[in-house]
Amino acid sequence: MARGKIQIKKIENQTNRQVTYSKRRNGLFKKANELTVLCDAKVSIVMISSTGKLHEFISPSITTKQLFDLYQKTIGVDIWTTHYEKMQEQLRKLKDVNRNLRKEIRQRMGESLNDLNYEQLEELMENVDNSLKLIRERKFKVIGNQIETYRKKVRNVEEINRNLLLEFDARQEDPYGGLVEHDGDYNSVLGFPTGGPRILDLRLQPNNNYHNHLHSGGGSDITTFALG
Amino acid sequence: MARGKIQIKKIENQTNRQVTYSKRRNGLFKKANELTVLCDAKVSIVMISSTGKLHEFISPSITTKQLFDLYQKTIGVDIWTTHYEKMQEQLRKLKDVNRNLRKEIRQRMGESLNDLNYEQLEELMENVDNSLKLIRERKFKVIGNQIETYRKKVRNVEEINRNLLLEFDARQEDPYGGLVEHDGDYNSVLGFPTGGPRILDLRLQPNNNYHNHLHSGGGSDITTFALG
DNA sequence: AACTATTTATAAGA
DNA sequence: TTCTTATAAATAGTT
Repeated sequence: MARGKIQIKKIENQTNRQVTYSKRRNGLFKKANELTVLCDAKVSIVMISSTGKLHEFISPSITTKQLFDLYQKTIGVDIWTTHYEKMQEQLRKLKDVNRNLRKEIRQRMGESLNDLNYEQLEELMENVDNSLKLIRERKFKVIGNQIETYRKKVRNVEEINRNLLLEFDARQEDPYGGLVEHDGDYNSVLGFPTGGPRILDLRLQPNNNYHNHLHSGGGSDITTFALG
Repeated sequence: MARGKIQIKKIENQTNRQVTYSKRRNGLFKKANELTVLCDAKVSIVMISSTGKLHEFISPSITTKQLFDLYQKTIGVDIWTTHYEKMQEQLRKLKDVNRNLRKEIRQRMGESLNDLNYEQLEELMENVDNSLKLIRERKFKVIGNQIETYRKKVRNVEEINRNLLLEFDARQEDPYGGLVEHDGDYNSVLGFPTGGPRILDLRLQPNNNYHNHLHSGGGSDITTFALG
């Protein structure tokens, strides 16, 4: 600002920079002091030079800590106020949205149609009609899925029966098998031998997995029932 | 600083004050920003106007909180360092004083006299001689006090005896008195009647107070013994 | 640290 | 608040 204008950008020469820092720091503090006196204000300046040195100015009527506490409190209050106002705004918007949604539902139920003109009613009707069609389609699809599911269940049960029969056949041929006292008719699917459950568990394991696959990957929403 | 010089003292006109505050605040912040850029420094300015409004400047490379944390840490460390150094200094001084005191005691005991010249020895001798005189005086005074104390104790005991005699005389004349069975010799100071202690307590009360007075107000340091 | 030519800040007025 | 401008103050470069 004297003997030539300077660009406001970092002074690369370290010595010059430190000299300027010192001069301008004094200037700043002087101005701060004048402001304090002239305007009855409270000013705190804390600064750290590029070499890491700390300097401060503080108006005589206060301490840096006091002023900073005040600052924290004020900013804190400000933050809280802002936050509070944002929350209120959000709440208001949500309530609006909510009201509109309820209105739409009522209109789709054929209520609160008084403030709709002909075009709007036409549009609503078309809209609801489309919805009806979609629902109907969906219903058919679900029925189809249900049928398919029952078909698979039946196949599954048949598979289990087949496996059980094979198992029993194998046991009858094994001379060291546990159940040697009875030679009666074990072909019945309804009667299970005493030692059965362990085997049955093993056979049912893959079956459950099959059901899980249907749930995660498939498009069927219908409830399926595990056999175990 | 323009259109006329001003005195740096509070601007009494409220409007002028606020205008100046606003202008100079801008000036200060501008300077602070230039300092930040030119000298690669970090500057925080927090100010409160006379109307209680808060304004702040902070260098872009930092937050007010960060800078203040740094400030606190630096000042805190500084305070601790100062405190620590003060404690060390105090400790050093106390040790010095301690050494000197020990030396003086040794010299007054007639030891460590090697590094004293004639004048110092003369002074020490005179000093110790004076001390001796004072001690002797004190001794006489204490002896005197002790004699006086014993004299008072004797008087006190005599008083108690007299009172006891009066008490017994009174009881002998009282037809409703408790101790009517014995008409023997109760004049002995050494023998106390069974019902005595209560009365004795009452009589001794003023006596203790007397001793207390001696302790708090008087000049005697000798130990006195309560009679009870 | 002092000097000084210049730039910058700003007091008062509009 | 903002603009203007005469003037005070700050300061960049130099010694």
